[in-house]
Amino acid sequence: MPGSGSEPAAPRKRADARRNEEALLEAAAAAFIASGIDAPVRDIAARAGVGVGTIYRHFPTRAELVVAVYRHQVEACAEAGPVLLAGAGSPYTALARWIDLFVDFLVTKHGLAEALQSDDATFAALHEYFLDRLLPVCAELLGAAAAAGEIRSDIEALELMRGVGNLCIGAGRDPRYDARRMVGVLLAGLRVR
Amino acid sequence: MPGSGSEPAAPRKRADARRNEEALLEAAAAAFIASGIDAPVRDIAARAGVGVGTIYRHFPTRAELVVAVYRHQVEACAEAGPVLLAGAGSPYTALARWIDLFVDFLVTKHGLAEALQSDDATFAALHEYFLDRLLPVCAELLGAAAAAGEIRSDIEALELMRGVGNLCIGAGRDPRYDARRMVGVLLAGLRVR
DNA sequence: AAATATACGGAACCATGTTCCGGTTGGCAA
DNA sequence: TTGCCAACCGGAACATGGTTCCGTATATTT
Repeated sequence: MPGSGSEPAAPRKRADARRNEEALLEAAAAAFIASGIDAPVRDIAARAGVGVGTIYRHFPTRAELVVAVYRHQVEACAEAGPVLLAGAGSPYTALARWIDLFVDFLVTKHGLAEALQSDDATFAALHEYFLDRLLPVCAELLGAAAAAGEIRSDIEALELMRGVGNLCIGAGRDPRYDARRMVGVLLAGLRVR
Repeated sequence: MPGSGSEPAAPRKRADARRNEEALLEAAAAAFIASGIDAPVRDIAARAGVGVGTIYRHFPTRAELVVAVYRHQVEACAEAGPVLLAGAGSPYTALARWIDLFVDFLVTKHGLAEALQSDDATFAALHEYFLDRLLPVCAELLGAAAAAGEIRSDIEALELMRGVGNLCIGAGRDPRYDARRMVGVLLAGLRVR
C-alpha cells in the first residue's frame, strides 16, 4: 500500500523514466563487467541509449548507480550472516564463511574494493551503504566468536571489514597475489593463541 | 670515475637543467605532503617555477618523480633488513620490525600505498622499483623466519608485501582504522600454531 | 662572437566528470 | 479526442587534469 503512512507518498514516475532507469541499470552492470565500476559515464549512457543528463537525473552520483546495481548481492550477503551463525559448527567457522562470501563478492567486481576505500567524495554514499548494511552483520559474527573465546576480542568489526576490503584490492590483476589467501592469514591472526 | 667502463658515458647536463631538476624534486616533495602523490602536475610545476613541459622532460612519468623523491627512504628501508636480521632476537622479530618500518613509510606518504597497488600504467615503474629493491629483503627475512620454524612456509614475499601494502591504504583517513594494528594481525596469522 | 646543441615555457589537445537549458512527451483533465 | 503542462530527455558546453609539441631562449663550445 504505497502512499500511506507518513512517507512523502512518492508519485508514480512516468513510464519513460522507469524504462530509462531499467535500461541504465542493465547498461551499467554490463559496463562494470567490461571496464570495472569506473566505466566512463558516456559509455554507460551510450549502452543504455540515453544522454548523459539522464544518468545524472536518475543517479546523481556514481555511488548511487553502483549501489543500485549491486543491491541484491549485498542484501544476500547481509542475510547470510545470521544463517551461517545458526548453521555452522562454531562462531569462528561462521565468521570465516561469511568473510569468504564478502571476499568472493569483492574480487569479482573490478574496482569495487578500490572504490570502497577511496576517499573520493563521489563514493561516500557507497561506503556508507556497505557499512550500514554489512557492519552490523560482521559485528554480530565477530562478537559471537569473541564471546566463544575463539578469537581475540579487541578488534572492531569496522577494522576487520576495512582490512578485508583492502586485501581484496587488486585481486585478479596479478596471479601471484591471492587475496583469498591473505584474508585467510588475517583471520588466522585473529585467533587466540 | 664516471664515463669509464661500458656505460654510454652520460655527457654532463646543462647547469639550468640540473637546477630545474633539483627545484622540481623539492617542489614535488612539498606538493606530495600537501596534496598527496596525486598532486596536479601544474601545481608542482608552479611550485618549482617551471613550465609543465620541464617536468615531463625530467620525469616522463609520475612514477619516476615519485621514485626520485622517495629513493633515499626506500634505500634506508632496504638496508635495514639485514641489520635487523643480525641484531634482533629472532628472525620473526626482525621481520616484524622491518614490516613496521615499511608500514611507517607507507602511512606517512598520502596516496603512496594506493598508487603502489594501482594498475594505472603511470605507476608501473613505481611498482617495479619498490619490488626490485624491497622484495629480496623481505624474502630474506621471511625465509629466515620460516627456516627457524617460527612461521608457516607457504607464503611468498610478494604476497606478504602486497598484503601489507594493501592494509596501509587509507591509513590516517579514518581514525577508527589503524593500519598498523591490522598489519600486526596479519603477521600474527603467519605464525605456526 | 658566432654556432650549435640543449633545454625551456606554456598553449593546445585529449579524456572524463558535471551542469544546464531548449525541446519533447507521457498522463491527465476537459 | 484533444490540449495542456509538469516531468523528462538529449547533448552541447564547461571544468579539471594529464600529455604533447614547437617556437624561443640560453648554456656551452669553437
